[in-house]
Amino acid sequence: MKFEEAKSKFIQTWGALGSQWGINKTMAQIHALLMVSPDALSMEDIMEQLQISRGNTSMNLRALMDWGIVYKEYKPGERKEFFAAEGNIDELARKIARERSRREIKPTLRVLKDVSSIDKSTSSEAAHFKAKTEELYDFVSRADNMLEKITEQKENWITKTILKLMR
Amino acid sequence: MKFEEAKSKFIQTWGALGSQWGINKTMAQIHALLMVSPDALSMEDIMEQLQISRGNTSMNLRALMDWGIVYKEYKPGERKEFFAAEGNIDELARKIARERSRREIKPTLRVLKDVSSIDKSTSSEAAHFKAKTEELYDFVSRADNMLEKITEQKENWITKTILKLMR
DNA sequence: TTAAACTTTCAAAACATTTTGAAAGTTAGA
DNA sequence: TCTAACTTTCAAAATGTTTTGAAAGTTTAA
Repeated sequence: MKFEEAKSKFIQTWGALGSQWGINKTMAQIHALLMVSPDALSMEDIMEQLQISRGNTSMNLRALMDWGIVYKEYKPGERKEFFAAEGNIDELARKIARERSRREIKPTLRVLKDVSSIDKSTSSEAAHFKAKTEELYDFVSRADNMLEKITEQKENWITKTILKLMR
Repeated sequence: MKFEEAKSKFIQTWGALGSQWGINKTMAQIHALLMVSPDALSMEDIMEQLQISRGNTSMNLRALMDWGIVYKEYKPGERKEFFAAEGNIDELARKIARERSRREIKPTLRVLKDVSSIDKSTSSEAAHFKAKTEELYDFVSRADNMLEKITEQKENWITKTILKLMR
């Protein structure tokens, strides 16, 4: 495979993967492009390489920066802003894990705690509901803890975790 | 909070969570409903409780069965089919993890291996691309391994894993 | 068989999300 | 200050996804 073909295939795949995970395609594609670019790119560069509009580029770059996985860079003598992706993959994964925990898991836990607090003595259906949602709360909160544990070590957490799990 | 209110809130929340994870709202809601129902429900029951059409119900039940997290049940003397969710939460999580690995991670790995096989000597841009995608391959394949390791133990894997991680 | 009870399918409609591009906003330097 | 270079915003258009419901399909039991 040639470089250009490989690059385009990678960007397409990353974009498709994004969609399956509730991240919009363009956002994932911009991220993919920045990841494999040795140097920071300008908005113009991104628009041209992905063939997308200025507005689209601007909005998705902002979203990527909100996630903390893309940074602005300034080049001396240049008026334009340039953009680069988080270069360290461990760090990238940690940031994504943290954001998803904050945005999705934590709010879900709050709701689970809330709904599982009903009085179980009103009906057997209510008792079952209470038991199930408590079980779910327990599970999700353990999983969230685990995620925190795994990602809190800064370097090479995947390797370290696997070593622990192999014992 | 009253039982009915809690139940509805739980179903709504589970549905919203689904959307963020690339699962459609109705599918997640049906799953939520079945999870908290002490008995298996008929299509009619589901349609009525969630106020959705027959077609929608049918398609999403099938999708849930494809994931292996909802089962058909037959009641003696009843012509109708009844549906129940996987009752064990550990088992539920394991099935979801397995399916996501099979549907998303494995295909991504194939692409990463593929695109990272380009010749790095054609340009420094190509060399950078190759290095990055190899790094990504390595990371994703380790993460997938880890997921497998974690979930292959049948009972209480979250608890066991946390114990290991605390050492 | 046949017919009633039930489930699935799928084209069209409804709904939701993404994308565009032009106008408004911002900033840096002359 | 002013203006040119650049970025952001947002309403409308394009696109994508989900939902509906009626028709087709299937199954069971008499």
